[in-house]
Amino acid sequence: MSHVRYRRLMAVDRDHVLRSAAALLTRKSTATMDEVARAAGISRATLHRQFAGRDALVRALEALGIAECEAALAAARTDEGSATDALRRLVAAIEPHAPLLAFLYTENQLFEGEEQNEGWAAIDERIAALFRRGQSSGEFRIDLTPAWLTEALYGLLASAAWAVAEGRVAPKDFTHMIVELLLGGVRRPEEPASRKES
Amino acid sequence: MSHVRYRRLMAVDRDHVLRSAAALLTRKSTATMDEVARAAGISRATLHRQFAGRDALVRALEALGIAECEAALAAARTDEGSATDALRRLVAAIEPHAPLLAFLYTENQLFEGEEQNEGWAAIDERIAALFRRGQSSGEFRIDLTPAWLTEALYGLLASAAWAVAEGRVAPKDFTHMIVELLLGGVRRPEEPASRKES
DNA sequence: CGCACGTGAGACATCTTTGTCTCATTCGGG
DNA sequence: CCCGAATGAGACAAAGATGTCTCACGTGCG
Repeated sequence: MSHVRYRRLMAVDRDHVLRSAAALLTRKSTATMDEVARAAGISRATLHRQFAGRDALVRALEALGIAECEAALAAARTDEGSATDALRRLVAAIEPHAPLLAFLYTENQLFEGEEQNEGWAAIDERIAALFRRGQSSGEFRIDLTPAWLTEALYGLLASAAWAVAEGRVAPKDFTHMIVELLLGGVRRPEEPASRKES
Repeated sequence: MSHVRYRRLMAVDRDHVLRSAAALLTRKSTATMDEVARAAGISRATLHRQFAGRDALVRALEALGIAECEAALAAARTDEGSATDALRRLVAAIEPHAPLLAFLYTENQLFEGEEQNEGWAAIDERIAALFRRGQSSGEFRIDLTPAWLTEALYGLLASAAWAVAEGRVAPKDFTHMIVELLLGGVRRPEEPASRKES
């Protein structure tokens, strides 16, 4: 029943621990509970008091990632304006959370049989809906399925996050790189005035 | 059963073990040595006799992946013809090895500090050179760096491999999905005859 | 002041995986 | 027919991670 009042020493606020864990696990996905605890500046015992085990921690991180994705989707207002602009807004909104997303994306790959959090299904659907909307409006090509485009967006986000983390590309180009590649591809657009050859 | 004549019982040919391990680890990257051995149809003892440890196994898989990438690069003749066609050939040549590549790609992310096999650097360079060539020839846009395009190609290959493995997209669309997205992006090309609006 | 609560430190047993070893078996070849 | 080589089965210890527990400390609050 306790909420906020006597909140002075119970500290170690869960949110700070989660974000520290996200930052660490993003870089080293095999970090131990002890490393996670040290990264958050708390003891392993305290970490265990907040998250029953490693599974609980990962599931909490998953919930955090889902919440941040949903917040990004809401902030980007993906059903307003052109699908192109909506996609730009979406990537820009997700950018700060890309490292965590990259961690969760690969983490999900090794769950093999187990069903994944249903929260992802809802997010997948909202992103796929954005691509579908773009296809319906004629902005997007229709020979690539929304499911694949959604998957590709995740893949590009993860790739970009890693490339930035390892210094292979500049952080400031993050959104531009993803959005431009996803929207226009690598092929150079033919200039309307002077066209070269088909 | 042995294609080699000078040693009939040395069997358990290393290649079969490697490919079994690749197939298993692609689906479950945390599989134990015992699971890998069973998947290859041999005992853990024999597996250990061929690969000193898990590290040695992963390094052997890395070498296999590198060899297959180099073979794909050679088969695609990436320095002949248009960069666009070369990219199509390259993706088509890599397609069969995409699951292994996806495994190695994520495996490399958690090496944190340790230097990665220098073989990858050579492959990265050859792929980046293809993108550079396309930029020089005017086929590709120049506002996306070859380093990012190379990274994006890896990401799309991995995403597609997973999406196919989990049944989210059709296997037969593999090459088309990747090449088309990478080359043209999702934006619908404007028709030369009737243009809508910019 | 003294109590209560959350924390850090660390001991501890358990579990999993790994790496090494031994031994019996099988199979082909001399 | 017998020998050598490779394998499978399994025991074994070591290492690492996890989960649980106890205890002492310090700080806020009554």
